[in-house]
Amino acid sequence: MSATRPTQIPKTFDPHASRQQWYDFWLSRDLFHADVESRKPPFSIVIPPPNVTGILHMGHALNNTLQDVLCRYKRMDGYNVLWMPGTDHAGIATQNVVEKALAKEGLTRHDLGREKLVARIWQWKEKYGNTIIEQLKTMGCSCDWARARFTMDEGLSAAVRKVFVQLYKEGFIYRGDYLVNWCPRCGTAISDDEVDYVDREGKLYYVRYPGADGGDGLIVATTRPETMLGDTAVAVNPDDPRHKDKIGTSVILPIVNRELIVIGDSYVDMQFGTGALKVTPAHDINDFEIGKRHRLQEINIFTKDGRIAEAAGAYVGMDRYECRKQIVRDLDRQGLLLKVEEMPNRVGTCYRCDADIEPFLSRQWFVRMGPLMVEPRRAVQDGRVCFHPDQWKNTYFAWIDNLRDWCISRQIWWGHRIPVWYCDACGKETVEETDPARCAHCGAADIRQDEDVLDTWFSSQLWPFSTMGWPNKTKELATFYPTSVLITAHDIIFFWVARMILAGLKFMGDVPFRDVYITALVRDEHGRKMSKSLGNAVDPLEIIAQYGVDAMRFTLTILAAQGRNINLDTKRIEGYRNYINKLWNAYRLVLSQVDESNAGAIAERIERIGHGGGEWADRWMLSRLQYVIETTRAGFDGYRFNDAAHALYHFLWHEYCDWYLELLKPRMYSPDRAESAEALACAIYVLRETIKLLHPIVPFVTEEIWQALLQHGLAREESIMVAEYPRPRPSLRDLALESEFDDFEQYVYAIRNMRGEIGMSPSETAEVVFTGETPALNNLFGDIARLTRIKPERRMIALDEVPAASSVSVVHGTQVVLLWSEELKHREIERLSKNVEKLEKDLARVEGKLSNPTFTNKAPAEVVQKEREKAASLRHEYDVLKAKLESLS
RNA sequence: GGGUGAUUAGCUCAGCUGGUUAGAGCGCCAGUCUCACAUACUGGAGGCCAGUGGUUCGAAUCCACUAUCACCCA
Repeated sequence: MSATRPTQIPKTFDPHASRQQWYDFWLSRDLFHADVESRKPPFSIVIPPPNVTGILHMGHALNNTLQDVLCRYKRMDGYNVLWMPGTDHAGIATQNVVEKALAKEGLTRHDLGREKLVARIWQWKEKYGNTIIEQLKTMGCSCDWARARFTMDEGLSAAVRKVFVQLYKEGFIYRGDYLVNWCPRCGTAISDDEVDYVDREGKLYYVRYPGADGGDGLIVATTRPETMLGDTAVAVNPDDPRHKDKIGTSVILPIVNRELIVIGDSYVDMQFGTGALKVTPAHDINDFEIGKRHRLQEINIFTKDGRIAEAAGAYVGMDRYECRKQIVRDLDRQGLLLKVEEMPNRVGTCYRCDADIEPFLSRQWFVRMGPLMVEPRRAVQDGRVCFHPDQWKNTYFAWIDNLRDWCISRQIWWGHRIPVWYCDACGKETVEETDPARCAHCGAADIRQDEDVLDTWFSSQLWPFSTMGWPNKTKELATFYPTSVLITAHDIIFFWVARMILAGLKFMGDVPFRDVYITALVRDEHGRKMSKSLGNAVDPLEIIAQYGVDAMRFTLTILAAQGRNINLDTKRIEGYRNYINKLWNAYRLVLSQVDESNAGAIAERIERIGHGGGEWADRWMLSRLQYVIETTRAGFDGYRFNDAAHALYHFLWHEYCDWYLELLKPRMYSPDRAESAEALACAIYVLRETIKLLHPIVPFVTEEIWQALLQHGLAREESIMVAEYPRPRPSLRDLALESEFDDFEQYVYAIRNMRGEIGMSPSETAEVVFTGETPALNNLFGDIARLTRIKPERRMIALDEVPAASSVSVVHGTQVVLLWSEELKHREIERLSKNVEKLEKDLARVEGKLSNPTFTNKAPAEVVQKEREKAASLRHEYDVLKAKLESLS
């Protein structure tokens, strides 16, 4: 890079040029790499692995920005940081993608067969599976890419095997015929957590089941008439006077003409429908349980793709919803359909593909969760794992307390195949970590492996340690496990967070992370969920193209309050783009004054900063710098990212730029080389500390500025990434000086306000006189005069000398008097009236408080004292302005 | 039906353990191309902190209820 000449620094920051350049630079210096031999204290985060099919959305952007903020902060702060990246194989989703591609060629997975399909998915993964990783790089994420893992890597697959086998041998894994959530479109079972419930307009059908004895029988109400093909009983509540005498009798199932027994079961809700419930044990979870209690037959009427199975006679092969229509027509024709009511109901849908879930009786593998979740519950209860915000632990507990066993088998081919082999000879199962050649029980060679694969979450629950090489005892594990914090959204507390805690405790003997920071969900500017169908999704890559990465990252960070939602208004991104540009221009101003002739002198003076001396503005700025250092650190340390970002926003723009740089200009432009070097040294020092503070949030612009400083010998480390994160220097904090600065500000505000309100031209040099002095006025009058464009002579007058043709404000108990040359009485009366009115209100409140004896008796003395001072000051200001107002009118 | 959370300026949001004259950004009004920045500068307007009660000397902040909205679970 050639030396940048000051005049060549562009007026606006170009985020696109700098992005690739600095990211490549960091990679080339290996700055994201975590060193297991390091003696620094460890800090580690595992990334919530995005799906290989994933593309970056705002949720990822938020979540990974915050992870990167913490990682970069901790790295600069002297930690040995590991940010472990990777992706998960997303069994169903990925297979879906490839199957869709096959369908375009007119093929199904069965045409290819298992091996070829899996090979094809691997091909797809190699080609497209890195998309989201590349996008994370675009965002600036400082993951240790050399360690990137995939849930189907060899090592991670071995970990899955080991865990399955151990859980199986300990009796936590079992196989059985149960009703599971079946997705007919994906052709597989899914777990309870993978079902989304949506409200639908539905109908309630009243159907007569005639008595077997030729009597009226019973009328049942159902939302799913097609399932009657699988009815094996009708149930009534034994306490129901209308129906209890029917218990033990039989009715005839219409259409099928099967005889059904009427049973009594207290599950039946007497209020619902007619109080008579058709029981379909193979297709409804509650019916299934009733069926178990009454030993009812289970008739499966559906095929795996949601059509009517052979068991169901005449309707074979029909789609389930077609069948419903047909059955309703047939019932109606036979006069057995008595009534149809509108009834909203909830339908379970597949969270991967949105198809309606079918409760389906099938043979599946399960994990016995109850005993396994005892310890994970305790770990959160006793604070070994802390949620931030804390309330999320309630969600976690609620899930644990209502837990059912976890269905882990999936009827797909992409994933970790279940390591169970069946032997036809002896009928027993062999379960081994390494593929067995023979049956472990009878030695027969003719064994076949289970066809199913494991739920993807079964492997991602191991992520915090499988990525670090478990089950081997690696240095990574020794150094970085347990990880420091997990950052994720609340929607996967069940899927993932809870199960990682389980797996960590069970297999590593310790929790997988100390803290869990739950991010808010990113929504559109009106709080609606971002979705493709609504068309309100904001694409992070488009944002980056339009405003730059840093602007997006800063926006997300400053919006990341500890809440549930972030409503993202793109106007705000624009605002923070402007902030980045403000920083850029501060750099541009300051660096434009540096060249070969003074760089050395400045660098030397920077070294001496804080060792006494310095102009008052410098000392004030250094004092404020200490405050922002403390606030920023406290924000990051407490997961209050918005506080940190806000403190930096305010400091840089409103303290450094608005006040400090404005105050500095005369000295900075001074022909006296020593004076200008002194001023620039402090300006550059503060800028340098500020970009260090900002770097975790906006890495690119800060590196760009850092490199420019480096070129001038004004910084040391080769990259801002490895510079030390600023620590507060308490000796530089000067509260007395800050308070004097407040007074100074008040003079400036008062004069500017009068000028503005009475409509004095900005270019006019006004005259201001004072009726009393304060240290600020004494010491800083020159600066006050310059910043308010008034005559630079300080003139005191007695109270009775205040001329009529003037505006008056009160600062620190004395009058600031702005003289007019033209007639501005009207404007001044208007201004004063407004102020007097407000003062009246404030005074009334404060004096009311003080006149209340219980307040003065009971409130702490300092509070009362403060109110007294406030009252006195308001009273004085009021008196002055009121008098002035009267004299004018 | 059960649970959780929200309700603060026109909009989007901060406001931790009760003591503020209730803040920010955007938007709005008025003015300024002042030699870093018009992606800027200066000044200004705008809020009964959802409602009702309670605790307290004191409540946007704590408690109860009501209303509206959102999410999670059945």
